[in-house]
Amino acid sequence: MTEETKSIREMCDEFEVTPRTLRFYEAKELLFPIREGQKRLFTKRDAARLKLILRGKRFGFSLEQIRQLLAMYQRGPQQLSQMTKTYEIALERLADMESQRDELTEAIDELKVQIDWGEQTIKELQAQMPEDSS
Amino acid sequence: MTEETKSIREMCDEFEVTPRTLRFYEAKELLFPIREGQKRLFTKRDAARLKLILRGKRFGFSLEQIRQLLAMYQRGPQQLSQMTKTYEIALERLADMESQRDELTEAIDELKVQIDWGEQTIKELQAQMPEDSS
DNA sequence: CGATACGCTTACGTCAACGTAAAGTATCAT
DNA sequence: ATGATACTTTACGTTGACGTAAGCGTATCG
Repeated sequence: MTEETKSIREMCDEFEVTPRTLRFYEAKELLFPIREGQKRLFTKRDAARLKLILRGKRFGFSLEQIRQLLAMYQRGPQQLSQMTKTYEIALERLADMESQRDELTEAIDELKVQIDWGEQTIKELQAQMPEDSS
Repeated sequence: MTEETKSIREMCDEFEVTPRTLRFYEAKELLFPIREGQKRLFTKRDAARLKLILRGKRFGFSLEQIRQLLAMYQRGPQQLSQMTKTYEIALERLADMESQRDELTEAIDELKVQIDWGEQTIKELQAQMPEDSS
């Protein structure tokens, strides 16, 4: 009874996305659900791709980059050169992410200092306020 | 000879932003350059604010959030409650940033695994290719 | 047979932070 | 006076990833 395909709603529930998102991904050629009449039927292959798409998004890839990567995973006459390209894109992304993380870490430290300062200032203001009466 | 005010170009050069950006910030009430005829003259106060704006951006605050924060720095009849609000916003932002950094760190680790796998796959393909002739 | 639910397509709307083009003004040097 | 510069305003364009609404088909339940 566990069908081979899933309806759009089932997919949405499983991956916590909206129908719009799935249709959008199809339009962008990231997914290729088959049709039964008008309705989309998502195969396991689509589910697997969607999983990769969502992971890619967590990695910070754009949908277009993800599309390219997915295109390479599939049948490649020049698998090697494509894999290599994929690999390079991934390396760049990695570098981006690491520098992004470093910046973030720096900003966090700075912000912490600011917050401490604010905390201190608030205490001082509170110490003054009571005399101000109401 | 060091005038009290700076032209838009001087500001742009000093802070590495475009004129459009400064005008945009003025429109958004983040900066308040004075006017000499039509021209904007940026005071030290504007420069100080801009410095804070750019720092805020590094922290990941939106311009609107920054505007609110700046508004609080200024004249506060209820300095305390405003400081406190600022403080709370900053704390939230900090939490955001930290979880963002954690996610990023996680994603980086995952991506590294993927990359290693890709590297391995490429090597395997390279080992096969030579037999394939040209 | 009608209401309700689910799905479809088409297409305009949204958000942020500016970019960019068009057209006008003011100042300076030639 | 005439460009060349620097500055101005107004206002539409851009990017990415969808949201949202209109209008229509189909199927199921009661």
